[in-house]
Amino acid sequence: MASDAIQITLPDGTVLTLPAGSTPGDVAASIGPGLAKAALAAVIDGRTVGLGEPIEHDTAIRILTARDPESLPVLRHSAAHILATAVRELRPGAGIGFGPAIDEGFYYDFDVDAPFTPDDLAAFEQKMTEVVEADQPFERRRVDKAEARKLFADDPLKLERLEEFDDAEVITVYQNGPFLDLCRGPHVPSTGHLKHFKLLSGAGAYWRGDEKRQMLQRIYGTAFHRKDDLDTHLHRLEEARRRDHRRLGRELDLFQFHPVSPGAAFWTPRGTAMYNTLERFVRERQAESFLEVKTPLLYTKELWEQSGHWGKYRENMFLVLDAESGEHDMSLKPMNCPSHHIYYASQTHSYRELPIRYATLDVLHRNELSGALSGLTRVRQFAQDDCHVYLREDQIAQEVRFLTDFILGHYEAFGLESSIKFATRPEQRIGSDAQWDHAEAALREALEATGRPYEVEPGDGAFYGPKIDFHVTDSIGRSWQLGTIQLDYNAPERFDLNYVGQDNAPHRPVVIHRAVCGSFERFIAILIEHFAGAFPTWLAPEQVRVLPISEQWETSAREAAAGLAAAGVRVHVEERETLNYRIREAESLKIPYMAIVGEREASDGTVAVRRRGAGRKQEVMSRGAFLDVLTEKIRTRALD
RNA sequence: GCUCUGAUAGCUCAGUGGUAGAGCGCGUCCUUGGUAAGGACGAGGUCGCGGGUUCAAUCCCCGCUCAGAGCUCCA
Repeated sequence: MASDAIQITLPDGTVLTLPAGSTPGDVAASIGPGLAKAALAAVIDGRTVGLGEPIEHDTAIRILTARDPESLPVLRHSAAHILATAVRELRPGAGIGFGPAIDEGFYYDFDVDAPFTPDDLAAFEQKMTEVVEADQPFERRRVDKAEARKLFADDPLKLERLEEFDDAEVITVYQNGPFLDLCRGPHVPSTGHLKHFKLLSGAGAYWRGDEKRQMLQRIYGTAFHRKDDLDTHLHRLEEARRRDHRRLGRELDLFQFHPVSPGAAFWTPRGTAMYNTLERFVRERQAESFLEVKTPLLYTKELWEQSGHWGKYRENMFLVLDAESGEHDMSLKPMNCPSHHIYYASQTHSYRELPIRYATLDVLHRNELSGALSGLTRVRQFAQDDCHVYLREDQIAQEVRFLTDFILGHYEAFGLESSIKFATRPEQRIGSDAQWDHAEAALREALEATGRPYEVEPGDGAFYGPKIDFHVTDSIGRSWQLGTIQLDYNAPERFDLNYVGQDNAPHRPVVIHRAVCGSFERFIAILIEHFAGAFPTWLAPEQVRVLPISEQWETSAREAAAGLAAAGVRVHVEERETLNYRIREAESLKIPYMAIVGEREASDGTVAVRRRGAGRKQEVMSRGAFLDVLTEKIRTRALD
């Protein structure tokens, strides 16, 4: 039992003495009426708590107001309850699932007979406004399991969750107005605190995230303390739509899809030019330390049985009917690993050769679920910048450092910001626990040695080993997984890989799987969105568009273009329509440079250079000087 | 794969139980332009595919395919 008085330490070091069982609300009130009014929640022992939760022991406390970022999830969680309150008013039979705060807002899952329509969402939003105006207090109560069972007798989803609690565990419920929810909290003091919110979309979602369970109807929304923040967020969503690579891919004529091959891109001439440029860049960076090889696309099932994919991964593989056997006993490769292992094993390797790095840019096929496909970021046919490193145990740390620098250097070349995640053993895996212990420890140690910050993602590893994933953030803050470094002790066993050691005896190498772009398809999608289609000159599908002012100057314009093309510049002369029309078109296609040729330029061998987005500002320069500018930009891969 | 929504001209979209329309793009002609749409005329569509209801279906119903928002999965 706590003593009668407790000592509360404030962030500035002040110590308050209050009766045991006082709440953070009491603390705020004793500091001042202004804070009491502004307080939304508090942090005690590193945990966010509601203002009404009693404090039983001496502790440090920090009161949260709208200024503290930790209060935003509290507001959003309350917004989810307010949403549920509104839904229950309008659809009384709705079962309630979970309704948490998420990074961008909140959602709530409902079990209803008929899915929600956009009109329903508008009605819920209106009803939420009424709940907010009613300013219902959020009341927290502790109940025992038996009482909770009674309270949620009509809510089977809540009852299921309830049964997962230990009998002795503290169960809390929150009530606002008529709405009662099984909930750990915390919440803002009352519904009136929710001022700026919006419901965004409805969608199906499996109960407990399990595809074997029933599908609930999820409503997504977002909420902020300040109107400006909400507006900024909504504007950012609009910006994301504007930059969507699927939209820009069509507008800039880079790639397209056709129902005859779902999940596989048709690259247009412009898109192909960019794809090839990226490929050249990758090859150039790999030239020094990697050995590029090409391996078959089609393999017998024996290979996949040996690799373990036949058992764990077959539903994702495109099986091919073998005409002689009449069986589907061949498959297009979904990854390059086994073929690299086969090649490695075909020769005898000395410890002196290691590490050996085989790199392959071949096309891969994975039969993804139809619903998973999305633009270029999730496709069935793609090319990885794949590599497998064969190395000695004692080389792991050095190799991880090398690969990490190599990967991050690639992202930096495009001005992409990245973050690192360490992913550990998943539930579905091959290999013994001892192997996994060893692999995780080795990889983590190597990652630590790089000195770079990282997050841990438990259970997110590959089925054969732990991995380091590299995520990049695009210019509007979304994160995508691209690169990876995966440590594999399993494949060397399965493929009986060896090297001859200093002792003239065979030893097992370790395998590291590495990708940088992830896939060319996904990487290009990110580049499109990152640059909003305005690619740096070296990468742009068309680098210069030459515009003669009238037919008279076409010959001169073509000469100027030929000079650039001879130096490897991607250039096109556009002769149709009016000058204004062609300038508008070139700007729409986000071509980095326009070179305009009229009487003045034709007579003195110059071009009038107009930069993308620069409006009427232009610079007249000699053809040679313009070529120098371009070649320098392209050579240095300037980000413009 | 699951839930919901959609599919009409090359693109973006409107529209109707009696076999369709706009803007852009495309073609031809006129215009020969100095920095973000010059003008006129014209050609394009079994209204995603297959069934059903109906005198009649692009429209209503069912199935399928593809796409979008999510879920699950993932480079």
